[in-house]
Amino acid sequence: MKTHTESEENYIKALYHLGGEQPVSNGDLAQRIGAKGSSVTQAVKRLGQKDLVNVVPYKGVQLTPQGIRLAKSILRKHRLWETFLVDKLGFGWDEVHPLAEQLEHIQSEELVDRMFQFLGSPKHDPHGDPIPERDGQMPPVLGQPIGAFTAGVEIRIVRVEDAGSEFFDQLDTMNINLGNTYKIRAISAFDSSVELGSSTGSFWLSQSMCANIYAIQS
Amino acid sequence: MKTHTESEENYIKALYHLGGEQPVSNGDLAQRIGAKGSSVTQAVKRLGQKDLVNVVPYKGVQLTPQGIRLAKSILRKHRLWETFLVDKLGFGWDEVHPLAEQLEHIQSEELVDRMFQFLGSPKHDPHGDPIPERDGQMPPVLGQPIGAFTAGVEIRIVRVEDAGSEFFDQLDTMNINLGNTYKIRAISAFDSSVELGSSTGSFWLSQSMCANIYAIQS
DNA sequence: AATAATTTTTAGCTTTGCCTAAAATAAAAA
DNA sequence: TTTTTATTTTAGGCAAAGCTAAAAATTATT
Repeated sequence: MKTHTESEENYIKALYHLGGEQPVSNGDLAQRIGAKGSSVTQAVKRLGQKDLVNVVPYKGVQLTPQGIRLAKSILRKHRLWETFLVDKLGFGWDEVHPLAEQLEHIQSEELVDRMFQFLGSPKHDPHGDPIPERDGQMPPVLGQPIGAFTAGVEIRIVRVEDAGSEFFDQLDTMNINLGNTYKIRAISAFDSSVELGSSTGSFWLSQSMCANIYAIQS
Repeated sequence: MKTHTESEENYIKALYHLGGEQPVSNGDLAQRIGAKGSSVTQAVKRLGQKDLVNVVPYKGVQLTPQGIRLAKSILRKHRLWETFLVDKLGFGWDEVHPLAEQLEHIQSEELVDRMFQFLGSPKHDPHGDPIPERDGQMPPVLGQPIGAFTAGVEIRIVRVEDAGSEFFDQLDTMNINLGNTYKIRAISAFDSSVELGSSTGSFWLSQSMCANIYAIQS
């Protein structure tokens, strides 16, 4: 696998995030990258020449199998670094994203492999997102939104969406962490908010909080 | 402290390595960086505009106090990363340099501080080189070349120069590591080679090996 | 001191990656 | 089906960083 510029890798990442294997519009990509449409047009042309994407002018851009492989390898690095930063260095899960965005561009298969071992071959990162395997396989995406359960069920938080720093702050102040278990006490028929109970008491979670918190029955 | 490009940081690093606080010639810098003189002329002009260096055309380039501060902060990161790679991930000390050269450009004070703690506040890296402190202070440069001792003395290896991969290979095959202790058995009057003795036997070290291995009496 | 050799700088060109403004195309509305 | 609106592409610029080749300055040699 050749070596790519940081900018190229960022485009690949954005493409994977927005469309996965599906085509993505110039505009969406521009917004995600934070550049103007004209810059994006050029950039994807370059990526096309390296066979990382297929471009259909005025229609959209789509990752090639090669592009997908690269995207996953970047995602693997990103999530391994996040795991390292949280598990080993004690960063908060809300702080690690920008740092991982720098670290994910470090080029060294060996480093990735050793880091993976060092972290105990993790399957999921600190947000519960699956860490792609060496060969591109994806571990399962865990859980369903809290609102999807029924009252009375015991649940365990296994994943949270990256819904911005205010969301993470709120999790923090409510002391909600991956691995926590609760009982679903009630679900409001009025606004879909949910009452969670634990040994220390119970509290209500708004519908929009619930939509970004994923759990499994347990 | 503003943010700099990788190229800029590489120039600063090279400048510090070649001249420390002293001026450096365009040619030497070009050779170190691996670029043509004309490129260097331009580059240092840019650095001058950022007050990282003072340039006297046709005479030489010299780091400003700001430049020195930056150089040390990069060196700190480089050596901390090397320590991490060797101590935590199990890389060989001969392999870590190129990787640290990528990692040293990661921008985050917080990361550096946490890494420093995580590693147990090390004063020296895996080669025994001093790791600059947060505030720019330098721990002592340890040891003197093995040839500088006299026969009969007990020594401990505390530092090795980065004299290329063949040198490291040789250390490896001779099983010489930082922390090893030996007795100086003899010093050849003919070729300045040195006979070292340990519990497992004794062996001779060429003068050029000795020149790159530093020890303290102990 | 004058010439030769070396080093450094200037001038001009290339690529990446971004920008603005204008032209072209596609999608939506009348 | 035209016309209007929105999206995308082209054209032309700019900065960083590298290059080559030629000019200028410095250093070394006769």
